[in-house]
Amino acid sequence: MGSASPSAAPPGCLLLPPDGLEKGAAPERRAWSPRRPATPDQGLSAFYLSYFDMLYPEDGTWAAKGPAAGAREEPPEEPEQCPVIDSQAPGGALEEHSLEQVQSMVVGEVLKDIETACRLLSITADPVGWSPGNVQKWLLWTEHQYRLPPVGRAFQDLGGKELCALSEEQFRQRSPLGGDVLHAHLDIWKSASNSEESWTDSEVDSSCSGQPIHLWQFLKELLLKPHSYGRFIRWLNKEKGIFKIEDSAQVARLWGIRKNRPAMNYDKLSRSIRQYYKKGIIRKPDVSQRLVYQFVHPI
DNA sequence: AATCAGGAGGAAG
DNA sequence: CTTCCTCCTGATT
Repeated sequence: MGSASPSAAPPGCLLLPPDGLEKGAAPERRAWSPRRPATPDQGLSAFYLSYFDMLYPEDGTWAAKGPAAGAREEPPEEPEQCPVIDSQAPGGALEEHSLEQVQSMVVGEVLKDIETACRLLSITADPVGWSPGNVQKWLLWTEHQYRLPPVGRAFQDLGGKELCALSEEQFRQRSPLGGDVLHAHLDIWKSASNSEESWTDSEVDSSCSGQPIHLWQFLKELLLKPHSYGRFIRWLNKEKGIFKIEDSAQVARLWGIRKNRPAMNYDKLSRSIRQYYKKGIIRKPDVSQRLVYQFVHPI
């Protein structure tokens, strides 16, 4: 992808809504101010920065990794036992890195996040190939992840090809509040899927077009991405496989999206987890705590 | 009030 | 067949 000219986007006004965590609140349409620059360039770099903004508070690993950390390795992240992630990091350290560094880091994270989303949703990376059902999954997932106002049926029965053919204006027509953001997200997916070689279809297809994902796999996938899902579920002790569900309603919603089960809730999800007791996949830790479980075979 | 434990039946692969 | 969804009763926190 072309290296965008270093346009200075003010760090404060990015695309992401502020980190308002309303617990269990229904996704009503809230007052959400749709402001964003009009030009695509600006939109994209602002978007990457918004990603960065989202990643930054969760863990400080990028700072230790150094500038050339775009690799796809798995750094031994979070050495602590019980990291507290609810704390907001002070947003001051951004100026120490050049915009190029930040962008390459963030682009790498974006690619990994898209890859993860493909696994979690069981869809391919290339939006053009999506079925209408895939499109709905992607919409639900994206609006949930970024707390966009729900689009409802505005994109019903659209396949990936038609979705990609829509202009930003058409997105905004169908979803006045969040359509532009959705369009920007789709742009990232489109450019990501035809840019790099490493993961077009072979890698993703082999891992995601297989069997239906199991709940324990799904939970592990969420746990692997603390940047994105750490607010909902996180490790208490990664070595021992102990994790805590911080927001049961949200985890259940994500699982419901994945399984096309809109009525999913934590009551039912936890019942499925309990089935793992007998199978020796998940158990309660020695000191039982609410919403805390443990993988029997941590890795 | 939310979470936990587990029986039961059925849907879907 | 297995895994999970759904609904349930009752206990625990």
